[in-house]
Amino acid sequence: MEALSVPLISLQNFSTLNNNLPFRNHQILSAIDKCSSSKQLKEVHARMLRTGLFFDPFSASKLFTASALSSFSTLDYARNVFDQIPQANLYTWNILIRAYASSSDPFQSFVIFLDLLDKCEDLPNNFTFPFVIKAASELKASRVGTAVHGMAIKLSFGMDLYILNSLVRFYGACGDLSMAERLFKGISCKDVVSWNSMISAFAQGNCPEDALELFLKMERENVMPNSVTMVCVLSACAKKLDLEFGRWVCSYIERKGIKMDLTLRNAMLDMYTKCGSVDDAQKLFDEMPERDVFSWTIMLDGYAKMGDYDAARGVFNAMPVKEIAAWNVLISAYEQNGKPKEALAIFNELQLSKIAKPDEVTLVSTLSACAQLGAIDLGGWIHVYIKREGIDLNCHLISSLVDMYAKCGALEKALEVFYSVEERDVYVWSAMIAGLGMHGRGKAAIDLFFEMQEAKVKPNSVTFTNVLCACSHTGLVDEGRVFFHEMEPVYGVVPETKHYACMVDILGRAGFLEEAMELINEMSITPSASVWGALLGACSLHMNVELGELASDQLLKLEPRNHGAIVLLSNIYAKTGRWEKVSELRKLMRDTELKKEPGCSSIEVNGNVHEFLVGDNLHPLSSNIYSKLDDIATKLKPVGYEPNKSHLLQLIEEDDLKEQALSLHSEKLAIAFGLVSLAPSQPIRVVKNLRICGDCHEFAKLVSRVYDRDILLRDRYRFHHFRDGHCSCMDYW
DNA sequence: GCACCCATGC
Repeated sequence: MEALSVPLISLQNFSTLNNNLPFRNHQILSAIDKCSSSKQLKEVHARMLRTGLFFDPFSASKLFTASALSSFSTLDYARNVFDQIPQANLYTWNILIRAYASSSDPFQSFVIFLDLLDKCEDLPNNFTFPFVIKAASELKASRVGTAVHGMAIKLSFGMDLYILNSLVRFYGACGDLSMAERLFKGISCKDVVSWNSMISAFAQGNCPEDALELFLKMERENVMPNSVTMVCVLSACAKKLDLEFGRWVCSYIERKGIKMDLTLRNAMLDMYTKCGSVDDAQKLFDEMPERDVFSWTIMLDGYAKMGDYDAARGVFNAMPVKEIAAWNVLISAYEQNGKPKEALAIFNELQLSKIAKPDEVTLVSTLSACAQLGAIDLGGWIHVYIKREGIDLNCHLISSLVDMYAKCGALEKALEVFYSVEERDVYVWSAMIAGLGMHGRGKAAIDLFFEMQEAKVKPNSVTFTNVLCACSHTGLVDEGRVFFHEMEPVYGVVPETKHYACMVDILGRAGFLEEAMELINEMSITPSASVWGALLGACSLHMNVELGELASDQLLKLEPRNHGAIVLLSNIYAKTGRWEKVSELRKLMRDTELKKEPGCSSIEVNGNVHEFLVGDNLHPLSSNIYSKLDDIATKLKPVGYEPNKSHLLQLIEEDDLKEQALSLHSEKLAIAFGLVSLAPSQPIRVVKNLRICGDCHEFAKLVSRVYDRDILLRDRYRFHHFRDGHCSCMDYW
């Protein structure tokens, strides 16, 4: 800013200097073109102020253009230069609008545009509109953009090719594809940009088929595509997951000799990885003459999404620049593939490395990993971090926080976050409804659903899944029936298989097995494995052999390796005393090497997540845990605790073995560890990967009473809040 | 009295 402290030279001086101007003029003005740093630019600026050349409008606008558009300059500085120009002309105004339109704050383009209308002696021209419309596209500001469109027509620019092209992009960006297409069709002499804009609008607007069709039409009309066209076409292939066509496009590019630049190569990489051919991508990547952060991120994402974490890690380690996006790819890949611990490990590494700063995407993925693990300490820390860093609490983050707190058993905290914000979108409402539902507060969940209607937020498919789940957890059969039957006619949400699965669960659990079966028979879509799974679960609960066999048959047809189906069916046989069937199934499981998913419980203590498997003694404090279990057994006997053997799968013969196995269920280990290591005032929060068994449920109830401790246990389906010998699920689960 | 524009990838 030192340039600005140079005293302004009066206009009088300027006229005396003017004699020498032709020479100086040329020298200084060519110095502007040679600038390659903001320091140099400021020096020229100072010289122009000293010599008075700055007061020549053309020279000033040349300096201003360099300050507004060159990569080394900042917009704030350009704004300063602009404000010093005594009489800005339309050209200068246009440059300022243009600079803001492609900046991080395109809204400023609107502000400047209004200023222009107010202060500039000329009306906006054919150059002004493309910039303002570009800003509207960036912001998806459909009303402002439409108004600007109208204004352009009034000023008789309605047929300007540049303006029409930018309008095609604008309407496309706003999701109004039919308007974009109408304008496109009305362009009398379309150039390649017109085609590109329309193809891009289709590709970005979830209509990749239309994008490819338009490209073929362009080809038929002998319009030569350029590299931008091909980027859009490849993007459409990636969206359509059409590897075959994608490969054809790559060979087409070569055949037609279309210039291959970095962007186009990245688009090819992206198409290959999205369409599932990381090998093709790797081959291309290896041959690339230059790579940027996108090339690296695409490869990283490709490997991470297909679950090849070693390869992904290899790419990550080799990356020259590790932007936050790269960290996010790794974290979200782990989180979305059921590896929350690994996700948190990466987050930890990110924190320690201090190379990049977590952004909203990082926090959303990390919160979701915390939710999966029940890691409330870290989740709460992230909440504090968000507040401390002043990160904007948008709906996405709010729903993640609500979900995290609810899944970590802190329903009150979830409600607190929920009610602390003003703006709630459908996902925030849905997350809260789900939270109430999983904690057995079905009535409250339903109340919230109606509160959501009053807030004029339209429920979607997710909302209905959560409402129906809430009904199922609390046994609200009549309410469930009403929601299910109203969702399409009243709310316009078409039931999907997941809704049918919920409804079958609601009916089945409550014993309406025939009605559940009728519902399945009436389905217009093919029942999924989860639908049959819900029916099978209900049959196991109500010991219905006939329907249970049918359900497990159907389930195994869809998922031949689903051990859960066999386990449930064997439970039905065991409970009804059909031992020969039980041993048949046992043999089947042995022969097909189907392994039961091992039960695993985790508990967070001081920010560390500890995991326990059935009967494991790997924990460093193992001996303390086992003596605590002995202590519990002694204290529970007098209050009537008897290990209930029928809850065990009939896969262990010896009775004493059964009892031993029961006492060693992972949730018992976790609860014992909680008693050993947490302060008496702290609730014991346990997350279990499978459904809790009846024996452990009874065990937890009694521990909560005898030790006067709150135990919050989340199993695969819901929460059990044990307090004073009772459970929040009211034994309905 | 000059000149500036539209379309591309995570």
